[in-house]
Amino acid sequence: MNSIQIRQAFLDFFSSKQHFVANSAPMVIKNDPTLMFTNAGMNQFKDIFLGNSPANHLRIANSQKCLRVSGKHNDLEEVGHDTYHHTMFEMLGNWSFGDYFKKEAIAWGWELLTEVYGLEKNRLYVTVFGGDKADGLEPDNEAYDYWKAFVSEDRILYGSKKDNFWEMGEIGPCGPCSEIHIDLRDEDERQAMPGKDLVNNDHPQVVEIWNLVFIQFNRMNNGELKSLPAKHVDTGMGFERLCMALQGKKSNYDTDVFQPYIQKLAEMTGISYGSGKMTDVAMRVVSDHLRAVAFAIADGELPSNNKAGYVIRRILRRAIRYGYTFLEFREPFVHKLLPVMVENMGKAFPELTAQQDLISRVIAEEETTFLRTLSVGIHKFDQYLAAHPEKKVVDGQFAFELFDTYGFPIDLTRLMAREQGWEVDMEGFAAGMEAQKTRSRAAGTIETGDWVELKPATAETLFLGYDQLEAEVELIKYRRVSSKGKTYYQLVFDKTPFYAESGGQVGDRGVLESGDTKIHISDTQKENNLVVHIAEKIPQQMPSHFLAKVDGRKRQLTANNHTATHLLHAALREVLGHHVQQKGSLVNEERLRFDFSHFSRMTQEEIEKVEQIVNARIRENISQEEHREMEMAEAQNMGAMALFGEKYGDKVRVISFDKKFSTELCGGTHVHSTGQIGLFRIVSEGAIAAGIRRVEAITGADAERFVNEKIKELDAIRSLLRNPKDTVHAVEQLLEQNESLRKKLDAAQKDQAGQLVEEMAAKTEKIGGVNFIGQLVEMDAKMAKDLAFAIKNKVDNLFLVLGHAIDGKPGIVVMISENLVKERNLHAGNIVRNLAAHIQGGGGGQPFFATAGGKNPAGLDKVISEARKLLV
RNA sequence: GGGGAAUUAGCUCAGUUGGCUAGAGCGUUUGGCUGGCAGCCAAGAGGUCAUCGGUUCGAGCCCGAUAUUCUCCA
Repeated sequence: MNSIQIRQAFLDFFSSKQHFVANSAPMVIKNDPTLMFTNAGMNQFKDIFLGNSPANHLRIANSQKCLRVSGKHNDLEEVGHDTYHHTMFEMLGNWSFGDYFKKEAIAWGWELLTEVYGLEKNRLYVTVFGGDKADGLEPDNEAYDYWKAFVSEDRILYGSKKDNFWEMGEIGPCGPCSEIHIDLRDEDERQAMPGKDLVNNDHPQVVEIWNLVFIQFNRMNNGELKSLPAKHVDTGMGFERLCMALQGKKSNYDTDVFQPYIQKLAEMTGISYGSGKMTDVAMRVVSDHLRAVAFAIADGELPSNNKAGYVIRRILRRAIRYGYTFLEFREPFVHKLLPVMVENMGKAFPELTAQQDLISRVIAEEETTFLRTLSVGIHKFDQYLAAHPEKKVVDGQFAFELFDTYGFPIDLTRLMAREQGWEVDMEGFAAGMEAQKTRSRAAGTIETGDWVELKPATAETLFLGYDQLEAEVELIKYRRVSSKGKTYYQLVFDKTPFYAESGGQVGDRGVLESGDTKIHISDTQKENNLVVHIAEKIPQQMPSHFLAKVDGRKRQLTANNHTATHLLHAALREVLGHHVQQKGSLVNEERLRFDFSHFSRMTQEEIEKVEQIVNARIRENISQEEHREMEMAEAQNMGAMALFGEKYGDKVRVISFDKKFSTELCGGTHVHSTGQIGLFRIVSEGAIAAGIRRVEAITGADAERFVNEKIKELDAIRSLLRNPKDTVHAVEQLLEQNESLRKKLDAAQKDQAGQLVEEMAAKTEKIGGVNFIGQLVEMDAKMAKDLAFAIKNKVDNLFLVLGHAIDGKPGIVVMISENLVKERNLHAGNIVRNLAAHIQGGGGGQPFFATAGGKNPAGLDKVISEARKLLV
């Protein structure tokens, strides 16, 4: 079976057991401060396990794309060095939410592996939870007994709490798990040592392929375990490992999941896989990382310099680094593997196919910039070597600077050093790294207080803000949060008219009133599905009931901009084409920002066209059409476009302004009819990444002000030009005139300067065989300097002292011909310093030319006379 | 969120304890030479050294703020 068939067989199998086949959730997570990426199949069902949301299907099966770059068993720096670690991987899972339990999960698991996939039974082992005294838990004999029906008892092993008891976190749902392991070793090895001794022993060919978790407890705050009324099944099977097992390979990278990339790399480099240790590692690294990065970009996460975007950048750069060092790539190459990936996975993951062009460009762009970073680093490194030729050891601090400031990888520094017979002081490097980490940690500490719970939460906070801006609300819980000396409070209510920041729209501001008590809410945010109201100050005695009032003006202005964003989106697609897709959006009370996929600069005509369309739609005063709870399928039939990387429930909210023009899935707040927006103006257009452009625009009174200011400005110019018929032409003429006058003036000044030089030259005195000129002139330092150089070209054997003053600021210029400098060992710098004493100043310069400035113009005469004396 | 850096000609970059009339290569313009393969020679244009403020007699260089970009850590 190839990998595509293997994935399909899994989904088909569980579909035949009445499972709903769900799509993979986005790999990049939004609205969860604790998690940046999906790292397990269960992430998208977290709210169901926590009891925050009900399950829409009791049985679900899916393949979930996951990403892990750090954690207990995952270190990015190790991926590629062995045969089984990955950053991005697929997790096949089947789920029961309060429906079937251990019996079916075990029976179906066995059936799928042995009958559908046809794995040899004598290679399989299963583990069950062996009990734990501290938690007062018995061994999971229930699971043991179910397994007994299929597996001989010498293949059922008891496992420890570490291996066979699964917990989501410190507290929350948890339970025993049962794992299926497979022994993939050759016959003779299996004879030599039984596989059961290698289970859970980090043997690369005796591996866990499937973990069945039976969630039956809830871990309470005090550590106690409480039995759950609804028991769940959560299973996860590593897709890449399964492929290895089914295809009879010894390494995940030998399966058709990875080989296409590896073969392509071999073709590109002329190096065959298997021919060298480090070239093999590099090929594995590149093929693994390509998948991770491509999926992340497809989900809307671009390489950048912080948070999730930074993780993506690091992964991609690691791939480039290995390609650069071991495969000798000097030009962007990773993006050239993308077509192979789309061919392999495009069917199962349509987001790849749809955005292939964009992903390719983003990767290529990042490759180019990183190769540039590398060349800057190499340059710095060479300079360092040249500056310390005898050292033979690269300073740790410098190596760290290269890494920290210029992004130059430490292993490359070491490699280059070794090539020159140098060492790198790794201790110094580590010290710099440690200091950096300490600094960051100290700055990033957030102190979160315990929730003060007034009332048990029964459901998610109900949002009332679509219909009303004021409401009676009840406080559920609140807590204090401090970071870096700033303290604020988070408040959660049973219901609220406040809109929490999401979908690009900023959170609401407003006030809570209870009797005489007023609490100002400065922002409203979402943590997963929790709506959190932010207050800087709260009273000592917290009331439980409030009248919550949203700042209506801010809300209205924000709604103007949000609706305008929808109109803009539709207009862009009309003008530029259907490849335009939203890639990011910010909507607040001042302006809107819209990022979208498009590959070239918008022309002035295109921008105007878009503005015209949007403004026409505003004048049509189209009424908002809202569907608050629509089936996803129905919404898509209406033409509403789902965004890649966005997570949607089964029921979605659909907002249309003229169904044929703009229909979007959106949770934001909008105007009732477009006329309220008044006016729409684009104020900027530019690129933010390869293939992604950003438009910023304003609406309403802000747009009006913007236009008025432009008109005022033009009026002012026109009136300065005495209201010409053609303003542009008038300005052009003015500029031309100005240019020609400037040239004339230049010529005249040159002429004058020439005369001045002549005059000065005529005042040459022969003193001691030297052409001495000592004069006072009325000009500034710059002019005096120019004059001095001009005279120098005219008079040889020159000793020139100019005393200049303008606006009461005196200065001195000393110029001495080079021959005199040499013959008489003169130094203009020293001379000018001495002379400057007479004008209460200081100065300096080179041997042949020096300047000084001072405070006392009256001393200038003395300067000249003293200068003359120097030659006598 | 915190740290480090960069910003000089159209492009790529030099510019060494503040003394600079700010340079190089490539590109560009003009002229001359040359029988071609990115030909050679000469001359020229092109810079408010990111912006604003400060220190200083004097700032591309030192200090502070801002903007933009790069980079590392969380």
